[in-house]
Amino acid sequence: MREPRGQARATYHHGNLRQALIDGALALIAEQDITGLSLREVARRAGVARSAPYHHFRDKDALLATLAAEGFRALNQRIDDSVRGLRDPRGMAEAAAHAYIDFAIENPAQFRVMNRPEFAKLDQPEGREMHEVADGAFRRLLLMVQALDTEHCASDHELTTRAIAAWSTLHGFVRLWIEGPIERSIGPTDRMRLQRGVVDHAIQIASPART
Amino acid sequence: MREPRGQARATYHHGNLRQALIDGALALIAEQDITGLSLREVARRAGVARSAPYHHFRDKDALLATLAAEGFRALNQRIDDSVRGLRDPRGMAEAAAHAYIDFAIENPAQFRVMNRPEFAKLDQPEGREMHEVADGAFRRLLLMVQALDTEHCASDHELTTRAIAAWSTLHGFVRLWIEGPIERSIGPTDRMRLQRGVVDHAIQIASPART
DNA sequence: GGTGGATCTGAGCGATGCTCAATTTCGCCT
DNA sequence: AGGCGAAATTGAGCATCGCTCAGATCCACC
Repeated sequence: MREPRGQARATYHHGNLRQALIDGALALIAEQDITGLSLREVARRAGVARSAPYHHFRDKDALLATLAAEGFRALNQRIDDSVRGLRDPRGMAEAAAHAYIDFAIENPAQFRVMNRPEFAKLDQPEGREMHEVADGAFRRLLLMVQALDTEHCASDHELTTRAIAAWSTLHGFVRLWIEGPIERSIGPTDRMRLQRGVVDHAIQIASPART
Repeated sequence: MREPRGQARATYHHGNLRQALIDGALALIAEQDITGLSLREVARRAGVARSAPYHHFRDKDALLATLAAEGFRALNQRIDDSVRGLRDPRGMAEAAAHAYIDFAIENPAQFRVMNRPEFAKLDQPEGREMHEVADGAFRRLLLMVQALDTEHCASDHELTTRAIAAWSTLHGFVRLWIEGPIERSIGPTDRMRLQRGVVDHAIQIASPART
């Protein structure tokens, strides 16, 4: 029963190590944010050698880009679910907005990764994929803003500006909340009450001006 | 002319090494963003040993917190300058909003550092200082929103909600612009035109509802 | 049962954050 | 003038990390 010449027994995953690494990385950033993420630690938790991850991800950035892409997929899914069955354009916009905010606040670390462009280099396949999925979120938003404008037929430029401004409002609220400045500025806060107010304002922006 | 027993001649700065390190760090993040920032490289550029920075900053996070604090000081200064001499509340709000956006877009790397709470631990003096200066920016904003409401006397809660929503709009626009999603979604864009539109919407939010 | 491709290991390189004792500089006191 | 002591700086060293590479191992398939 000798050790096979200096190498320990390998625990082979045969295909699903990749997913195990992704799950482990998500768990890691959830508890320690991004500073606590190292490929070595991910490998450690998966019970494999520190060089094993490199057979599944080109480098650390490729893993992070994959994490981001998965995040955008989950976000898009959640938005789609939230509007399923609704018909009123305003109700749909409201539901989607809350889905966006809720997802980000429930997964702050992953959401931060999703917003770090330096990880997703466009010349790498993981980066391109990530940006493609990410665009889906904005396309959904733009469609909803257009739906709010069935009668007015505003110009393309105006619609785009409204969509971007509304998106900015939601996105900014999420980041300010996640990173703390809001509660640091105004003290402990009833988040849902504030969130409803912000969403109302965002939809106001997206809606055609009242006559 | 012998080397003094194994130690090279030190280049003494006597107090202003600290500022030199800050300047060097700012230059570094400006060209390579945060991933390119290492205390060793900062020391290298300042022409000192790699351990020298630790006599001026407890650790890397302390340096980053200092960079953030300096950034907020510059931002507050810029906002104050932009409204100096103006009397119309709406004009002031507009000027301040553009100052906020312009500063962030002109100093994207530093602005990113300003928004990383993990660097500014509250139990460290640099962190506390940074948060104090940062609060100044929000206080300025809140004052302007109140100034827009001289007649309506809205409730405190409504004023706060409006201030946060308007802040979110500006902040979100800046981050979406800096990190690229906007131009990636809608293609090359006339930034100033879009920015004016977004600022208009933000001020709309901050203003009392039209009757 | 053997072969080949996919999978994993272990060692190693260069870089980093941070610590510590030793050294140098310079204001200040006598 | 001369020297004392605090402030400033150095160089060596430790642990960790990202990444590479040759070799060992596993498994499906022929």
